[in-house]
Amino acid sequence: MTIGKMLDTDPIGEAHRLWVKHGWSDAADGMAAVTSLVRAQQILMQRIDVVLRPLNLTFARYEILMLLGFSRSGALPMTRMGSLLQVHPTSVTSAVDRLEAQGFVARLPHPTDRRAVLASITDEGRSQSATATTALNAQVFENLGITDNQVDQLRGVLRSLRANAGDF
Amino acid sequence: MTIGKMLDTDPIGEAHRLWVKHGWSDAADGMAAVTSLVRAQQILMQRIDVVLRPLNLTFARYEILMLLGFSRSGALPMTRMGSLLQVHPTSVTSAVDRLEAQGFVARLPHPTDRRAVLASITDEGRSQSATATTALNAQVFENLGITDNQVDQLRGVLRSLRANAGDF
DNA sequence: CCCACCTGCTTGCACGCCCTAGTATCTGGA
DNA sequence: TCCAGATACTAGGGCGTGCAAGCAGGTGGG
Repeated sequence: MTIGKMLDTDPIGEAHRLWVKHGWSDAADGMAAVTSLVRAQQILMQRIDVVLRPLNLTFARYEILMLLGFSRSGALPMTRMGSLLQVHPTSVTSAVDRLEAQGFVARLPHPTDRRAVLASITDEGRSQSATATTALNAQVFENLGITDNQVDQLRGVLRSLRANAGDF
Repeated sequence: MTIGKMLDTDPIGEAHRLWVKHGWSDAADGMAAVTSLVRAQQILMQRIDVVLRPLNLTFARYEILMLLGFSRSGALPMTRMGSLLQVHPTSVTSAVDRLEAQGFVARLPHPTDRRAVLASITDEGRSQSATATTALNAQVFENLGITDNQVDQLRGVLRSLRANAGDF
């Protein structure tokens, strides 16, 4: 970080100031919170991508591998993964397409429902996701750049937000 | 929210439990915080998209219109917008392409640097962004589904995170 | 003056997300 | 039994993001 950058004002603080100036005081705090959240997500996702890129994974595909790895049989119906990960069914299809092409996942027919498809993690998939987890834990999750206390605050607030949005 | 959903356990809490169980306790809190943040961003962005879709805008394009509207002359070089909004130059190009096609923005030659291009907001762009702001303030920013105190906590924590990431 | 280098922007490609169909399959009530 | 409606997945397209490459235009040291 350069000295110039250090002295720069926070762009989000600036936006907040403009919101108040235009008479939108009731919305200014919320606007700043949302904008901060969007930006923080970008920053963290960028860090995650840097770690995962050498492993030929994205966060979406990593999540799928972990979900399958944690499941009892190592296989789940596509729809079930979509609802657990809160992503659109078509996103699951495309992610599994790529994971399958990489050899990390295999598509299996559902034993009783011929409409359904099971995604099943392969040994290579397990190995790759283990490597990814070790790297992510060490390089991202163990140090987010805020204090432990702040991490707890963040989790608490976001848990409320998710709960009030009907997420669980 | 259904009763069934209310009784469901938090998937992120479940992931946290699994992280600890696998001996990754040092990373569990950070993992939960990051995952919560990603999910919260999805929820809020979804709300924003619902408001902006009838106006034929996305959040990225809305941000550009607001930035231009707040600037003195209503026009800024593409590169400057990219650095202010923290997005890739390519993203600015494609967003401005669409805004131009919609008539909300016009491309003008830079007065002194023939390499540079100015994006300039049109009257229609100003009108549309004003409508969008009113709607977003009322339907999203004024009530995020958490307490005012929690909004403040969120802003504070994320400000630290951004600052420590060298964002400003 | 000139040429190597830097900048500003655009294009092509890959990937992710979501939406809208469309197909195949299951299920429950008449 | 049979069919209307629900469900599972896939195909195609729009939009956003980022990387790499290319082109036009500025800029500074020799």
